[in-house]
Amino acid sequence: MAGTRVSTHEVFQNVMEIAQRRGFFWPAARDLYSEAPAGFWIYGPLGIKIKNKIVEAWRNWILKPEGAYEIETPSLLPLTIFRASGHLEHFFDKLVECNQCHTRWRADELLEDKLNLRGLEAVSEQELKRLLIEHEVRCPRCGAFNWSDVKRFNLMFLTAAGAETEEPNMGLRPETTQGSAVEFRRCYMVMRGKLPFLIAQLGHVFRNEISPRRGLIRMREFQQLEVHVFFDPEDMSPYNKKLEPYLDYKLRFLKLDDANTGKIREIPAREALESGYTINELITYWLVLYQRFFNEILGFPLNRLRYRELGPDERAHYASAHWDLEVYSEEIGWVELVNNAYRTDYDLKGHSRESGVDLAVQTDGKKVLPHLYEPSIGLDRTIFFELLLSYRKDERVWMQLPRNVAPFDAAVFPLLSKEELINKAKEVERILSRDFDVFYDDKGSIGRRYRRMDEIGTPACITIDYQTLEDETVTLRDRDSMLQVRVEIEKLPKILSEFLSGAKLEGLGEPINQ
RNA sequence: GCGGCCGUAGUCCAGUCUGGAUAGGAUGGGGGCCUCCCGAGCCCCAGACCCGGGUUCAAAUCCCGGCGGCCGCACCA
Repeated sequence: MAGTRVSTHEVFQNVMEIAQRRGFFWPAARDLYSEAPAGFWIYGPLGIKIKNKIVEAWRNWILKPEGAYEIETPSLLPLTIFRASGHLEHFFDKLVECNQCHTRWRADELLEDKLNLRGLEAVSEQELKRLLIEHEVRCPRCGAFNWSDVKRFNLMFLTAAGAETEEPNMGLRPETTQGSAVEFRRCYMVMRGKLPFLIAQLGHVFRNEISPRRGLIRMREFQQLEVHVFFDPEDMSPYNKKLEPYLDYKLRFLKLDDANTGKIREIPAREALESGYTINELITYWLVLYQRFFNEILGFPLNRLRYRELGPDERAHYASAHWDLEVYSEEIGWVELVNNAYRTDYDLKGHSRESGVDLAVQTDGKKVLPHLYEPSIGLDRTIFFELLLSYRKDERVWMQLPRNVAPFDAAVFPLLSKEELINKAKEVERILSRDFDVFYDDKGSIGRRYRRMDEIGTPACITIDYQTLEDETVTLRDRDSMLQVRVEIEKLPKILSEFLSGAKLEGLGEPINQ
């Protein structure tokens, strides 16, 4: 995504406007029902295409080469699973706010610290408030003794399975991980697995956000591309070899020590590993893999990417080490795209404890409770940033999307809406649509049709003119330069395929003077 | 969730303060004419006052509530 880039505060809004007007995505159900709550979005015809292309890239560049098995688990799971995973404890906070400095605290934790006891999760809100006052607990930050009422925050969606069930017994998953953890044992068995063993999931997840905002950045239902790497922490041998070619590859880190300055350090994988910062070969390898995937395959510029190290306070309850792969835009700053968490044996241990089933597996003649490393891509944010970073505005409005993720590969136009040109154009469209996503249009002027394709990032436009009828050649137009070459229809599928793989237009045919 | 500002065709905007007759424009959309390569021109058509309640002879306009949007704070596993 090199090239000129407009950088104004309007870009975010313009992209949202194009997304809704042209059919990438828009707020779900709002057209008919204005009361539809925020945080739910629908992907339209163009949005689905770009989404599917990103997912395909993930399958082709991550899952297949790494040998990950993709599975699909339910969105709705019994609450016991979330007791084992720690989500019940962490998603139902009872918060109290200091009326003086407006800092919020978990009421049960304040009391547990003060009174040095445990197990206050089940105590009612009113009782917690009463205890705070009775024991004169003060605000740890400002020392004030002026509390708001204790409020309960439910960050998980609950429901009751069973027609006559009244108490919630199921919850919508806030991550796909628990499905993989719960099904790990059988997957391992049916695939005759060895460690490391990789499971992948593409799935919807649900979080009852307090304040969903900024389009696809904060949603209540969203989609994750998760890889769950189960491994033996004692045995890094498979990853020694895999990492070797990338030992000099520079990872971009914002370390905890640099949080205040924002200084990004480019650290070769070798150094990150040997200093102990990235813990082991496996994690180091995956950090390299995902930085390369976002840069080289999805087209995010390196200088807009960084791994931000999360401190102990920020980390999820299950993680012992945690980097967010973040992307930068002038409009909204750094935003997390991929959550890279080293979950240790936290999840399998939790499920072993809760279910009573031993989840340790045999590998190389010994019994191991595997550790879990999990890179989890926020798919919706990734789609949104593809558009945001591709947006260009000069004499035209256009999207410099990577050619491999644009919704349409090519458009086919008759130069004029004359029957003989239309017939020929439809013939070319038929030929190409076997292998490509093709858009056909014959309405309005040719210039207007080019501009419409520019706006949704279609990399190539193919035009049938009167010369086509004489010599079976068409013009091929490059979205980025607006230059054209003339190519034979017979060779078009091959040439278009090369073009979409990144070939320069100039080498593909006879240039046209303009 | 709190505070400030805001909500009119698909999109952008006028009208709201100061209530009044058929809610106006641009752009976009559909159809047609014209046109040999970059949002050209002409004709025709469709399309809106966020939802609910109140005040009033009369509400897009004033009041209340809800929902949503932007900004800030908080939250963000």
